[in-house]
Amino acid sequence: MEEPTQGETMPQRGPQASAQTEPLRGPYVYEYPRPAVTVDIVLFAFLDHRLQVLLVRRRKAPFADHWALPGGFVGIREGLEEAALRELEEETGVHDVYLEQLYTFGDPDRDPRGRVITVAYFGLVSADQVARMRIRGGDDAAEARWWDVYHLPPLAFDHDRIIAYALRRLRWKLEWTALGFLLLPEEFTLSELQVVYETVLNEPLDKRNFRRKILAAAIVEETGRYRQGEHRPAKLYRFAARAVELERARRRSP
Amino acid sequence: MEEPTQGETMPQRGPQASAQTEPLRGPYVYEYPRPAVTVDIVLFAFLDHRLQVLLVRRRKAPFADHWALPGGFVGIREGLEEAALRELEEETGVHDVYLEQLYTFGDPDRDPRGRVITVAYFGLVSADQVARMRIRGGDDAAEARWWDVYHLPPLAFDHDRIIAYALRRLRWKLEWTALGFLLLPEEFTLSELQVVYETVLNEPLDKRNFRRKILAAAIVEETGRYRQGEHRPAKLYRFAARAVELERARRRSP
DNA sequence: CCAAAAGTGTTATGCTTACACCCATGC
DNA sequence: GCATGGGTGTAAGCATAACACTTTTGG
Repeated sequence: MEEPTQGETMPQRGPQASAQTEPLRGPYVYEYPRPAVTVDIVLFAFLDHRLQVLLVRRRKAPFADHWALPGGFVGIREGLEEAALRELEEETGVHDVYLEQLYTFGDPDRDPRGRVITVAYFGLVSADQVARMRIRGGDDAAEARWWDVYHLPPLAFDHDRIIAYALRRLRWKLEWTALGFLLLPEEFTLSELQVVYETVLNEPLDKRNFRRKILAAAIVEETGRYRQGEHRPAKLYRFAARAVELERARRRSP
Repeated sequence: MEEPTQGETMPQRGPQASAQTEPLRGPYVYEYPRPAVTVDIVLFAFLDHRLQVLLVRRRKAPFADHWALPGGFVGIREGLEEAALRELEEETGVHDVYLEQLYTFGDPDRDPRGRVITVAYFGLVSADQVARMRIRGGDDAAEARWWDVYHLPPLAFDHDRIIAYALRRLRWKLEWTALGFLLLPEEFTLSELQVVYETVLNEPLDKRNFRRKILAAAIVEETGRYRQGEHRPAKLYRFAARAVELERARRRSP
């Protein structure tokens, strides 16, 4: 239970926080010190046959020129997921992203500037969505790009830990739910889907068993179209609309 | 990534925060408003043949006289789990509690006093540990007691949601890991263990299959002692020390 | 000797795994 | 016609689920 002894929750002086995203400048005064709260987003995509993560390059200290997760401060009147979606929208222009709260990292020393608690989210975007992205560097982000999750550059803060944790969660998701399709374009072949699974799980899968399992789960349906390639054309599938609903129902996940 | 535009992370004025748990009084001044951050703990125990949750009665508004989860503010130099363990220790005297981060609840309207983000933990204690507890009401807690999780009183804030979520997690844990033993005293019979599972999962289990499953998993071992009752004595078991290790290894959980 | 909980095996079923060859196309 | 990836079935082993009776003790 929250202890009233920690003092007033609302600022005692300073302008009223407005409903707008960027509140007026302070000063905001509290009786006890407060941590800053941020959100960071581990956004995965499957691009160029590799599992990739979106990172931004920091412009300023600490960790200037290091790569970091996209994210930012939580607005004083803004929900956590809302903040994560806003940050993503601001930095990449994507919306309708599948996001899920990952974990909250609050080690007192994780940010050298002082106490910053970050609520990490993990998200999945399809190649289609990535193609539509208009990635903008923000005030503090010199640059943004996708990185192979198995070959990351040195990262700012504890973002390596956060990504490692997100990857664990993603693997678990793929093994136990049907969310893998969120990483693929609208139409895909079963071989493409298998490559996604193999890349994420980092292990080879038996083709026949994989196809049986996916088809048995009835999470995909044929589109009737074929992908023309250099060899025998492959049936194209899309994820059945009901698969998403099924997932939500079947969610036994913690 | 954290935006420097949100201003300094450390207080610009006010006393230096000390390393001690209770920092000096402010004022602490920030350029932008900051949420308060708390931890709340959903502590489960299996007592009196029922699954119970520890609640404290609030002394002050808002929700005066309502029941709420134990918890409190996160110290400015204190880790999140550290804060949760401290709050538990302060309010109940227990330590060595199994704690796990549950979820972070940050709806802007969840606390009528203003913006409070809470990192929820869930924990398990054995009947042994409960017996050794010395529950103290804190400054703001008039009283603390255990409540049957299926018959809770009206709760403060969004604590009903938090408990519902913790119960889902606990069920999942029992189905997929061997952590159920944390709810039992050091020695227990297989029937007692089965009752725990049935109570938490809220469904009857087949006695023979249950016993086979538990024994096959090799997570328990006979103590050689027997529980004398009104009927045929039952073998007493304890959890094999290695079971805990196995659990940590086997953790495929997200 | 009776009530009550402890304890114990077998069978059927479904799921997972391992495994090898033919098919359709582009060049 | 050949190289390449697309596509298919079956059998064995393993885990799960259903099911009923005997044993041991206290009163």
